[in-house]
Amino acid sequence: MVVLPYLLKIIEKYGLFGVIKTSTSELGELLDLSQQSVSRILIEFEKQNYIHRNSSVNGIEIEFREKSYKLLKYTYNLLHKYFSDFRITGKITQGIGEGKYYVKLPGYRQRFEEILDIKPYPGTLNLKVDKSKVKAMKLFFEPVRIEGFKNGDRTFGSLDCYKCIINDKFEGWVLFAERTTHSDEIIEIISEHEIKSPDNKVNVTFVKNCH
Amino acid sequence: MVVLPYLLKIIEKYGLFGVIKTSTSELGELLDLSQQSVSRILIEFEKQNYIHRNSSVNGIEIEFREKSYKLLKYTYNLLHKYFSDFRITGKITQGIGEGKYYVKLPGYRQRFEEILDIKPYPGTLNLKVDKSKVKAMKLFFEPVRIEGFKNGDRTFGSLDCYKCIINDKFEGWVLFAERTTHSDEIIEIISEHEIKSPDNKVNVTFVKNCH
DNA sequence: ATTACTAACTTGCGAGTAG
DNA sequence: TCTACTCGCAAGTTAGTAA
Repeated sequence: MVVLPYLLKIIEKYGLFGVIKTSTSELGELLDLSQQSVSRILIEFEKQNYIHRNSSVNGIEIEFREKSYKLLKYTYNLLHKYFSDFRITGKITQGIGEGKYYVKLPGYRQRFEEILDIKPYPGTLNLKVDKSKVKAMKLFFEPVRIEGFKNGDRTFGSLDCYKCIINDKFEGWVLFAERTTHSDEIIEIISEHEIKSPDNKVNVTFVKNCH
Repeated sequence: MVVLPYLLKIIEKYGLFGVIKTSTSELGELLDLSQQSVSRILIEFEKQNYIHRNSSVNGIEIEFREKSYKLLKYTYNLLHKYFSDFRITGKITQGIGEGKYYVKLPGYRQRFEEILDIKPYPGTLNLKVDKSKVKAMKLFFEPVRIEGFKNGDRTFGSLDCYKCIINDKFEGWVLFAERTTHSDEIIEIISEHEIKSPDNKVNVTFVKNCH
């Protein structure tokens, strides 16, 4: 029997703690089920010790029990592993050096200092990383956006910047140019420090999960 | 159609990123489904853009897509609200003063200093709180246990200690005696500082989620 | 209003099996 | 071996309705 998706929807609306006073028809709308089905599944949830249940002609009262908490905690821990300390490991690569060029441009430098609060080392760190991890990281974290700008008749593209910790030591930002010539496999990092690694392996941890 | 529980089970075994090479019968064992049903639900998951799927006579390859990441992130954020910054708000109550007595006993004081690394203010803070929240908190956090001891012919019971932050300011520990005379509604807190609050309301935040 | 029963209906499951 | 089809059956869902 399916439990977790129903618990989550109920928690989203009513919270996790204390007694929930509602009705089976109200829950039916929430869970996309008929009044009758809600009645049935709540009886089943009670039988299996997921909830306390108190029904009367005036409505229904439910309260989550230990078994629900455990299921949710288990789920949370499972996801926590992937969603909290998001770490990508990669190998230093030369890239095409385009970042080095950008990071020296006064227009970008100024914005890095103002928006990211960083005086970057004049060069970028290019890492070859797992494509799918980068894709997922972008979904999990909210970038700080540096809008594109004009300088005379040259235009400079926007950058999406993701704050990170490099090798558990230095703060930095992973930059994604709007129009990049990189494949998704290579990420570009700026930091106030020059990053060196004897085996060319570097790990990047994304710290804050903004939703 | 049910998606989340299946995704979670797959992630638990195979991880969240990259291509998963497996077979429908192997997944069947994991998901408690027949080989035929796995084949069916994977086709359905692909139709609904949860996964990429690549099947051949040698087995099946799947990879999670953005829709799966979003569902999981959504679920994580929902749970994160309750499971990370676990906060209980309560009202100061006099209690029966039993904590004040214990905290002055040399045997306990010594253990508080050694095990909890705290020189507690000679008195406890008693808070009347939501019973169900306390119950949930105990499930989510791992206590530091102070084992019971003997002193002459008197025996002193064990304590379960949960580290916390009081009013976003002071570190402290919530203590649960093995044999307490408190109802579950009153929690007992020790701290190096005397906690005062003009309206008698105090919040307690539990910081680390140890699984 | 409610809850929750029974009965009809619909969806989902898996055994058999083809490719 | 493998995937994935068909089809019979089981489980889950809802309409009708009693209390």
